[in-house]
Amino acid sequence: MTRKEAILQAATVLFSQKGYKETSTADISELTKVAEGTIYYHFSNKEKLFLSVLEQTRELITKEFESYMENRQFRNGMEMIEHAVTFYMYLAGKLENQFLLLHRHYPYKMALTNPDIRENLEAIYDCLVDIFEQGVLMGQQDGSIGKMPPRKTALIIFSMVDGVVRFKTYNLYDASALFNDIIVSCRKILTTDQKYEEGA
Amino acid sequence: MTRKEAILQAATVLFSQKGYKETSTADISELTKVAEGTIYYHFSNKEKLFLSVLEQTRELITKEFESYMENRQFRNGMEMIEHAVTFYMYLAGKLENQFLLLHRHYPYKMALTNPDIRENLEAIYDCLVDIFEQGVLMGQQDGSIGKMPPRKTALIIFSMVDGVVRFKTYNLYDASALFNDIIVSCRKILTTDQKYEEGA
DNA sequence: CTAAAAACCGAGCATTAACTCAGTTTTACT
DNA sequence: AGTAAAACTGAGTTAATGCTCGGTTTTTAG
Repeated sequence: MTRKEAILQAATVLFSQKGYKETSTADISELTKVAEGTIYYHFSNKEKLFLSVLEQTRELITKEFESYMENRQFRNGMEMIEHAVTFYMYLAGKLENQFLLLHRHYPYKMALTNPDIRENLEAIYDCLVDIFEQGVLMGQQDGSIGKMPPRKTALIIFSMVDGVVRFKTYNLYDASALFNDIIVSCRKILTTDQKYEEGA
Repeated sequence: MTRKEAILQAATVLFSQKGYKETSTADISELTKVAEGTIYYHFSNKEKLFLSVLEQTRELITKEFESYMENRQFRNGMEMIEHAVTFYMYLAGKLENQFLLLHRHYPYKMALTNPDIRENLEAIYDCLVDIFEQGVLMGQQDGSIGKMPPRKTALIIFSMVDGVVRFKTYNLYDASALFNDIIVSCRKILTTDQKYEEGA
């Protein structure tokens, strides 16, 4: 592993676990055994370093997700969404630091003034919500999912799953204990239900 | 307003909008026109000041919620939860700074080492989830809500609603546009459905 | 009115953090 | 081997921050 990669890796861990402001370049230097000057040789400043971490996070999450969804066949849209939810919770465990980063507030704060950061954050969320939306559209064609607004439904499913993952991030509740209940809830939300089709 | 109250108010705004570490006592001093020494006269240090902000936040949110739920009659559990969801989204708009504070990561980080902070955070979440749980229990007695684990269901409903509120916090999506869809999803999750009762 | 107590002030201290730069080591190429 | 470029180093600079403390003003109570 090159020193540049080591810096990026250490920054990912520290930014996600301690926070951006709370992580000093000295911390990164100590963890990597690389001099502070080297950090600034590879990344012009701390914000650029964070941007690189975020770009790598985007790459990891979107690639992982897209390759999972591409190499699989689903009987219908409902099944696709169930798999997407399952994979989301699996990935949140596997890429714990990356998801922790996205569950912190400072990236969204920085996104207000830094367009590059905003673009990467939006790309990650778009990728995830798009997958759920495609599932809804697919399910509406094959009949496994009822009549409902696809994008909004995707956002709600995403919000539910991500919220539960965050419980774990915040040390409030163990997300995996809710896994079955989330799948059941998803199915209920997506299933055709005459009663609500009329009322909407 | 006393100076102590002014400090507390300014700290709430700054901690929630800028973050804890990013807010200096000089910032608070400037905003309130109160000398830095006065801040330390009323609050022994910055962490104690944050604790006071959190205590006030807990007081505000739990009192608001409890008084809303107490002074109202609901035809059944389902209606109670619908009202709780609606009030949650209303309150998140009214107490924007307080909810923003709870949607940041540092309070939960501090909670790991500071039991007083942990206690207040848990009290807020317990209060909110308890209300949803009570709604589920009530609905299961009056028949408006199906057979399902009350606490877990409450957590999922909470997670869904809070997740959508966070979209707004993070400037990703306007929460209010999803209001109707959330209510519909809630009803679907809570409604008795023979198909899933057996499968669980 | 007076004196003690409470509230308030802000300059100053000690520490820390982002970033620079002049110099050193390593790598790549002929 | 020789040399130029790339990679690396860490002490030093500058600015900011949490907090203290001696002194001043305001409030309170007899």
